[in-house]
Amino acid sequence: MAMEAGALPLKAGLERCGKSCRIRWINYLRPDIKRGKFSLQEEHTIIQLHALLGNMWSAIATHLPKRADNEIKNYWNTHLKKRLTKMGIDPITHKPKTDALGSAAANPNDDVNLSHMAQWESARLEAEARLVRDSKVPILPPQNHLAAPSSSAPTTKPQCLDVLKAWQGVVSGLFTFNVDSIQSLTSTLNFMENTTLPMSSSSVGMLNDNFGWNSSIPCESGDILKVDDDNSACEWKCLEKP
DNA sequence: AATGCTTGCAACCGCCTTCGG
DNA sequence: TCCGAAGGCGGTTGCAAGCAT
Repeated sequence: MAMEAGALPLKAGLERCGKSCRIRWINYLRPDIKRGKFSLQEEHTIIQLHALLGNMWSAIATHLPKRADNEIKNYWNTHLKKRLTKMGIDPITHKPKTDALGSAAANPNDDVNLSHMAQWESARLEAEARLVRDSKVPILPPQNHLAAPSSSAPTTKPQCLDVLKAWQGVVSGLFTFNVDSIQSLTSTLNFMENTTLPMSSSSVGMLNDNFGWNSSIPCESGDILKVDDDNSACEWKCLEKP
């Protein structure tokens, strides 16, 4: 791939600019590209990553190695966005639309629920900003902020987590805790420090129903990610598979 | 059969970043 | 350090195909 993009169209006899050729290659001609219908697993992954990363299609595409970011973007805009809307979920914020909560309108906890959602969204946005900031380095399991920093120490644990799994752990770990205990739960993730994320049981149910999030996340290496709550910190561990 | 509308997707556009001279 | 070219990315558009009337 040493050929300049500008020279390629000339050599190929094309009336396209190099940039256009590059896009065509990346999105369509690349031999390792997977085309056709998205699997349920892929849809699931896209939805979760979109909730985490927003419209960062290239970042999302890195978790679906055989899919082009453009294709994912198109699929989101033409299929998944509509589906979420139909489910009563705002495809931008991934929060339930107000009218979707209408059935619980008489519930006195509604204000609390909305407040919780706002907190959740705030934390998500912070996470996005942090991810963008740290995008140059591998995303590792969050460290306990009470532990001494070990930036120079080599990582001995297998790098079994990617951003999706890490985030799944945060979300599902929170959602599957007893609601009362969640009140005091604080993540050790820097972006979530001092941010409590209480969720109503109805929200938990809705999200789990829609996305199938669980508290134990199997890692690619076979390890399991678990979230612990010691009332002051949420510790992440990559446990050896039993 | 003709027309208009909807859908899906490839390609383009514009902006920002990176790279090399 | 500056500057132009190229790369990278997300948003948007254009158009062909399918569908409804």
